[in-house]
Amino acid sequence: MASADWISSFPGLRKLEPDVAKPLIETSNVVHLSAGTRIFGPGHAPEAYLLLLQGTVRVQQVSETGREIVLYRVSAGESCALTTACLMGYEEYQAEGIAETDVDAVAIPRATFDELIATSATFRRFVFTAFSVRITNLLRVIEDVAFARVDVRLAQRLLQLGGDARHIELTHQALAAELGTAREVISRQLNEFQRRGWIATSRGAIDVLNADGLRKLASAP
Amino acid sequence: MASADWISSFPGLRKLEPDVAKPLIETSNVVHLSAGTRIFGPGHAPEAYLLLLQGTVRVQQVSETGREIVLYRVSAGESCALTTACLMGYEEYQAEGIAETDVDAVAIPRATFDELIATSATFRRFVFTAFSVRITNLLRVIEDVAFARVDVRLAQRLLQLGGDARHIELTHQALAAELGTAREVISRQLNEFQRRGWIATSRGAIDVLNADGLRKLASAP
DNA sequence: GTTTTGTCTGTGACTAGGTCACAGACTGCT
DNA sequence: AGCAGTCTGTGACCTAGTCACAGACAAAAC
Repeated sequence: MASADWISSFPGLRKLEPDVAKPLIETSNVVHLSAGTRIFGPGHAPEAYLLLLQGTVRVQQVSETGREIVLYRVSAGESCALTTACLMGYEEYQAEGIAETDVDAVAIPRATFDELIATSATFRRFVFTAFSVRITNLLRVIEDVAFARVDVRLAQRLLQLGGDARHIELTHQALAAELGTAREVISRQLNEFQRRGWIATSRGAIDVLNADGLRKLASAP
Repeated sequence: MASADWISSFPGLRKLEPDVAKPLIETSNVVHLSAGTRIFGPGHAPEAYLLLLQGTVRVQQVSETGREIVLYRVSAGESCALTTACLMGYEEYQAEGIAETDVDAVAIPRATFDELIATSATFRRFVFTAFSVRITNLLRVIEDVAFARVDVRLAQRLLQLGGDARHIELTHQALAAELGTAREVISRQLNEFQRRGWIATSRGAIDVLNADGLRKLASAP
C-alpha cells in the first residue's frame, strides 16, 4: 500500500474518480530506487507501471557496437512510455532505463493498471497523453539524428543539461552518448566552443560562460 | 455503415465480443483512398482510427530543409500507430501518411474508438499490441540512422522493397528518402553495387541480380 | 519527326562527421 | 612518490553529406 496522498502530485490524476482511486492507492507501492539502478532493459521487462514522484530516469538505446544514444528522460510527475507500451502491448524493447538520481516512484501492478485502463476515462487519458508526448519526442530524435548538425545539437544539449546553474558534470564520452555520436567529435566541438569563449571545460565538467552564443548556434537554420 | 464482414480480416479482432462488434460495424465506414492521397500530416489530424483492408500506407517525416525519411509502412491487416496515438493522446504529429497504393480501409470514428477501448478488452489488446510493434520499429529506425552504415542499410532496403520479384520501381531520390540520406550518396552506392554485379539499374528502376551479395552485406557486423 | 521541357542520373570538389591509434594528463589509491 | 584507471587531445584516414553543374532520357508540344 502507498504511504500518502501521492495522487495529488499528478495533475492529470487529480480528478480521478474516488471509487477508482481507492484500489489504486491500495494496490500500489511507493518504491525507492537509488541512483544508477537499471530499472528495465533488454531481457528484463518492467513488472509495473511507474509514476515518478522524485528524481529522473534516463532512457537510452545501446547498439551492438557499444555506442549509445539517449532517447529521453522521465522526470517527476511523468511516467515512462516504454514501460507503458510494454505493459499495454506485452512486447519487449531493446532500450534500457537507468535511474539518474535517487528516484521515488509509485509502482502500479499490471493487474491494477489493466483494470484502471478499463474503468477510468481519466486514467486512460492520463496514460495516453503521456504516451503521445513521448512519441512526439522520439520523432524529434529521429529528425535530429538524421538531419541536424552535431554542433547545433551539442549546443542545444548543453543549454538543456546546464539548466540555470549552467554547470554540467558529464564526461565527453557521456555527452557523446547523449547525442549518439563519438567522443572525439564531442571533444573537438567543445574545443571550438571554448575557443569562442562560450564554455570553460575541466575534467568531467563544463561551465557555460556565454549562453547566448550557444543559443544562437542552437537555433541555427 | 460497413459493407461486409471485414472484422474477420483482422486476426486480433476475430474474438471480439458480439455485442461490441455490432456498434463497431454499424458506425464504421469502409473507405477507399486512391494512391498518392495524403491521409494525415502536419496541420491536419486524422479524424478516425484506420484499419487497412487493402494496400499500403507510407509514414514519413519531412524536415524543414526538405529532406525526408520513411518511418514505417502500414499494410493490410494493420493499423496506423500515429493515428492511434493522435486519437488517444489528442496530440498532433509532424509526420505524414501517404497512400502508396490504392487503399481500402475501415474508418472507426473517434467516439466509437473511445467506447471500444473502454468496453472491450479484446479491442484494447489489439490496439495496444499494434502500437507496441510500431514503437519497436521506431527504436530500430533510430538505431539504424544513428549507428548503421548506409551501404548496409541500402542493401537491406533493396532486399525488403524488391520482394520476391526482385524488381524495384523507385528513383534514387526516393531511395534516399527511404533512408533519410542524400540522392548522390544513393547514386554512388548503387554504382558500387552494380559494379559488383548485384543489381542492374535503369531509369527509375532497379533489378536485383544477386540477392546473396546484398544479403551478405545487409547482415554485416 | 524534331524540339522542348521536366525529370532523373553521374561526377568532381569540398566539408562534416566517424574511426583508429596512440600520447598525455589528471585523479585516487597505496 | 609510484601506479592504475579514467579522461582528454590529436593526427591520419575513411565515410557520408553538400554543392554545382553536366548529360541522358521520356513524354509532351510543335
